Amino acid sequence: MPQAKIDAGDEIAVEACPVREVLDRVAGKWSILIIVAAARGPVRFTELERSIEGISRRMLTLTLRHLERDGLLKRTVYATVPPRVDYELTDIARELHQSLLSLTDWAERHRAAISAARVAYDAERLAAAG
Amino acid sequence: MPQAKIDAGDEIAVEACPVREVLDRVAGKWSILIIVAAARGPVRFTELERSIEGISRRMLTLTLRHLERDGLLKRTVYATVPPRVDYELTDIARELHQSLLSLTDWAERHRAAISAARVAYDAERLAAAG
DNA sequence: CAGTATCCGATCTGATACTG
DNA sequence: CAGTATCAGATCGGATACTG
Repeated sequence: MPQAKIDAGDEIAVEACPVREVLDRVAGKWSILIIVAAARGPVRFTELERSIEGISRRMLTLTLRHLERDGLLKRTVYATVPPRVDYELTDIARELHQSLLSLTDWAERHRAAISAARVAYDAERLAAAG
Repeated sequence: MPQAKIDAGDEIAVEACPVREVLDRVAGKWSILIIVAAARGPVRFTELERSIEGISRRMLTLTLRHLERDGLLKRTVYATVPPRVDYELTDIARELHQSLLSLTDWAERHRAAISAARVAYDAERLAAAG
């Protein structure tokens, strides 16, 4: 039962709430970006650092560890010199990526509408404020 | 073309990146929770406050404004005493909610696996450190 | 190459008192 | 009822120097 049923008066429990779960997994500025970047196959640390514009080394590391801990990324270390580490999506992350697709699709389809809404909202508030 | 194609060497642009767009819209601790709570029909401020466990008045207000600005919520004020304000999803938010469903579905299906992954990860690190 | 360690400012959140 | 205003604490995130 994917549909989260909410009748009047129901509480959205913080614990065990599937919505919260997704959020916690995917929240943060970079998680989804990394998942998307890793979706086409194993990627190395530096590849990610270069491909995800604006990410710092620190945040890349932290987010990678986080995703690995949740079982979304598989980290493989090759004992070579120089060292090589590959990150690749696990099966459940690959499923997640599929779900994400409908979200990005939504974003693309409504990007203009959302921009317009913002402009309208700001204009209204500006007018109201004098 | 919903599929975000990423060839080796491509950059995930910060601007105009549909992934980023979704994130910015839906990020934050409460946005999605509010969307889910409002999905079944118009809700009042206090209803939301009661149904979303743990949310503070401040964050509810901020998040509502944010969603309203992005054109995801429609705010209706009734000039009654005491005042009454309804929030309801716009059409595009309703679409978003549909997309969210596949995410929550994913969360439910893999909740156990993710928990297990965490435990395993922590145990490993503990063993390595100890 | 693939990180770790440290410092610090920006942002997010919660608690709470007050108001039209 | 439906907020706003203010303050403090927690967390996030970036820059950067250093290392196996």
